[in-house]
Amino acid sequence: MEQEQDLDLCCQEEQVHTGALERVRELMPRDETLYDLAELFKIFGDSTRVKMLYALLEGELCVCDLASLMEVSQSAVSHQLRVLKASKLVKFRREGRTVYYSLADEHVLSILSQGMEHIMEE
Amino acid sequence: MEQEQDLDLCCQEEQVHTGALERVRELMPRDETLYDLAELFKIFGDSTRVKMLYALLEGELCVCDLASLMEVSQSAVSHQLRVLKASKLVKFRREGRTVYYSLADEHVLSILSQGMEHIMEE
DNA sequence: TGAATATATGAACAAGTGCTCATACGATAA
DNA sequence: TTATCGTATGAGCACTTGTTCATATATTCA
Repeated sequence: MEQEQDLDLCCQEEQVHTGALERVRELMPRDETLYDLAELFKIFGDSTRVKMLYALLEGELCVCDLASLMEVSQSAVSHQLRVLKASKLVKFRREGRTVYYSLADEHVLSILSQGMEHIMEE
Repeated sequence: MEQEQDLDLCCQEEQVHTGALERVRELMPRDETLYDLAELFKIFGDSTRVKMLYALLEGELCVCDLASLMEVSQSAVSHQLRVLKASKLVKFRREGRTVYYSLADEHVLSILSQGMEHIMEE
């Protein structure tokens, strides 16, 4: 009870922002959605995975190709591909004993590009 | 030596993809850039921070407002704001003892939107 | 000055993450 | 079948991360 009150009151005496708070509360996506969104960005938040996604922008590559590019073990790449698959960021096709991975859709490029723009300025 | 060879050779006998690999190597951003990019996405990869950024899309809010919205402690919000500041995703202005935070630029919206598009389909 | 309020920060800890190592699986060829 | 190659997976571990708690800093007001 007390906690809930503390959460609703802003800075105890100043109710100045309660209007803004209500508006924000209405416009914000559901908690579950925001959680999923964070989960997605978490995937992009690892340099090995970002590197893999960038490599796949040029076209499909097999696990061994990726391992070579990343300069990490085949096992590590395989583990990360599993993560990327689970998030539907990559898809794959099997050809003999080789498995080729490629980007699942064009959102990957969009997201990478927007991020790149931010870090590039200044 | 042997390791380096293993890294350059793809799947031992199949040199089929070496052409593709060289092309990818040329077109890929520098390792340092990819690392910075991952660091940026790491910021978005936490539900508390994503929620904070979404809230700030509507306009500036003080620390206490944000704590109220996030339903976490003021201390936690303050720690996260520090992270967001360091990445130049938010800026702030002081008014008396209150500090108002707002988004640093429009890239935040772009990045959030692209991510949202991805999780929304299917 | 001293009290109160808003925010910031350091330490500590539980939970999560990405790697390596060993091994298993799946497909091909002898 | 057996051997080999490409890939996948489970266990274990070092490292990171986000929170809480306590406290410090900064601003206002009496």
